[in-house]
Amino acid sequence: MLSERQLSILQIIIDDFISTASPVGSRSLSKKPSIPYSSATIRNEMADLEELGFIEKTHTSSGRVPSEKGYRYYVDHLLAPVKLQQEDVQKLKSIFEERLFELEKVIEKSAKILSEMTNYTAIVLGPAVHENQLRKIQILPLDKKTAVAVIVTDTGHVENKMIHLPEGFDSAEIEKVVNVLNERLQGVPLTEIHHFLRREVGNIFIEHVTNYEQALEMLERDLHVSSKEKMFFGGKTNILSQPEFNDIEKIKMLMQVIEEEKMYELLSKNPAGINVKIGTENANSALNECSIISATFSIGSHNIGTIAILGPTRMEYARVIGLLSYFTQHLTSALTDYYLEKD
Amino acid sequence: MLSERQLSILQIIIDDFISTASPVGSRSLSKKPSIPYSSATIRNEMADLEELGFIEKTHTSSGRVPSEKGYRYYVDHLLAPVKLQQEDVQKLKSIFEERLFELEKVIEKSAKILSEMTNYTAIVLGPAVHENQLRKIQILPLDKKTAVAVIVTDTGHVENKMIHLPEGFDSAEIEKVVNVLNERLQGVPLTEIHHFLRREVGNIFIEHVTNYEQALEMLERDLHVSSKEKMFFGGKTNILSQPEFNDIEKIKMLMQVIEEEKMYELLSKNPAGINVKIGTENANSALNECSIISATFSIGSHNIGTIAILGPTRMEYARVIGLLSYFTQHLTSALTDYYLEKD
DNA sequence: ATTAGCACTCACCAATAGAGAGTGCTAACA
DNA sequence: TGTTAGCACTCTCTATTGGTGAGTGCTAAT
Repeated sequence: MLSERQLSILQIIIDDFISTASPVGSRSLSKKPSIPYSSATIRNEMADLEELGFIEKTHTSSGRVPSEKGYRYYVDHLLAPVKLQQEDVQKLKSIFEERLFELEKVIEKSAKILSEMTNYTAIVLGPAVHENQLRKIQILPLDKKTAVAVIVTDTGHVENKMIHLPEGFDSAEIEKVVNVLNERLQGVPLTEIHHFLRREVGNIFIEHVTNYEQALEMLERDLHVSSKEKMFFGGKTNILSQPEFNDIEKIKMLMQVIEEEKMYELLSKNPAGINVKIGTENANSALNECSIISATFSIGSHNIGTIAILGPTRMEYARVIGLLSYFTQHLTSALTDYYLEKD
Repeated sequence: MLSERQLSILQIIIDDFISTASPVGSRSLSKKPSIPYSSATIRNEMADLEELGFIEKTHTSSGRVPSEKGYRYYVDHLLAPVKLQQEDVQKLKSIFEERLFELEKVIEKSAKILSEMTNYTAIVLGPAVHENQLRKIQILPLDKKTAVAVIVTDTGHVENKMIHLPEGFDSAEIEKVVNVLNERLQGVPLTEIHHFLRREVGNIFIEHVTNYEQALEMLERDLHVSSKEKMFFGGKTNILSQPEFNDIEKIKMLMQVIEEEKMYELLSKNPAGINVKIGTENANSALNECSIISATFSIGSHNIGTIAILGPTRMEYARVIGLLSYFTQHLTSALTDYYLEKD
């Protein structure tokens, strides 16, 4: 429904605004070599584009600024896939120098590097612990009353839980319990352990463990694994350098959203693949002038994490999407090779 | 060298400025019931105090503002010990409801609560892992090539290390190694483990472990414990609400200092007890308009952590010092009871 | 030693004016 | 019919100005 000329004008307005952050006027557009029309003609086209809702004025006689709808259209239809710079590829590859079996290190480093490359804020939702499966459990007695339970998941995440031992629970008992747990619970998702405890493990305990009721209670009480993925941030303050955040109130709200783990809810329910949320699409009023581009990564066909870049709505969509998709593709294939080759 | 009258004027100026954040004039001082002098007299005294460097003007005809020297004098000589409010005591006590053997939880909660109580930013340097002593070590094999080493310290901190196993290192070997390590390294500070490995453990390995050289290498390579304490923050954005931080540049610098772990260096070398660093005493230009009040806590006579409050130089010194000293005293005695009773 | 009085200074605020960038509309043009 | 030149108009931005109020330093009187 938009003419060729309107499309190219829209594109140039958005590209221009993304790089300069100031409203784009008809005169500056008419000077571009790709636009061989006078400023008056462009004014007419711009009036139409405004009526259609793709661009806006900041005041009656200002240049035009992309609207949210404009950005949306730009992202959906005008975005030419960008070829990554050699330099960028190098930096992304350096992330994989970390040893893959320490997944959290890789993730932390990726947040840092991506934030440096983009000058926006990077957020990574790490391996979703609660979806992971139990690979191995061990209980180390420390003294008569306490012990540490060590839980290792299939993605190599290690979790520690302090536990209170029931009265007179000696290391022989512990060994029996651990053996049963390892035998019966291997491969069970961590969130399901609760259900499996009574159902699968209970009656075996009755036979082998003296005070099985207390042992079960202890495990149910202390073995609870928090269901939150770990979050890693890179460049938390980067977004403060953007000219649109020149207002203390805005900054405060924004930093609060970033600090107080509210990002978790925004990111955790994203579907697989690349997602772009623009301005008010983010459902948090502090992010009304921000966009979030997120991408998921997986082991095999199983999504295990999300990496997101938070910037102003006036964000370099093409470049960021290019970086994220390159990175998550390579991360996914590296992780898949590493973790699935063994089984 | 200061007269009684000068002292009380200085005190009132600082108290006033701390609560209002605006320069204090001679007229408003002369109205205070504790100052039975006219504004002209006070002006004379203020001129003297200014000459001595305790107070300053923001411009030629403004009221007075405390200088850094003024704050320093105030903290050192004028601070009356404040009795804590019943309400405050309640809140502080609620921190101890956490189970003491999960020290990190206690610490995290204390950061949060202290920041809420003061409206400043709270920073806690957690148990100094590297000074802690080894209490127990265990190695869990995951597959032929990898294992997890679990290290438990005397303060209940648990650390995981992924390790790469040498070729053909089976669980019998691992058990031998673990036994030797537990026997020989218990009570050794984590930082010293490196030295002890060759000296104490090496020749025992020669007797019992087949490929002892590789085993030693593995341990030396992978058992390295990071020497940094964990840091916990509370109310990172609180300080942004202070009226003195109305400048984007200042805010950016400040948030960067807070984010990028630079606080670690500032806090880690504080001596035991309560410390007050005012403005430029902090040796980081982003903190020139901030003060940091820090207090250490211990187990027995052994310092294990620091808790600090970061606010503007115009900070409620008396109250914060009261809160911190109450809190660290109680924390120290609770921890000492808990951890030393057992031995 | 203290204070009343006064001239003076400076931040803050509101009002004003001019410049610059950009728009919408109209009329002329190819 | 699409394009363009021209023009009046609008709005932001940046001084500039003048008035007000809070506060100071100094001097002379108490």
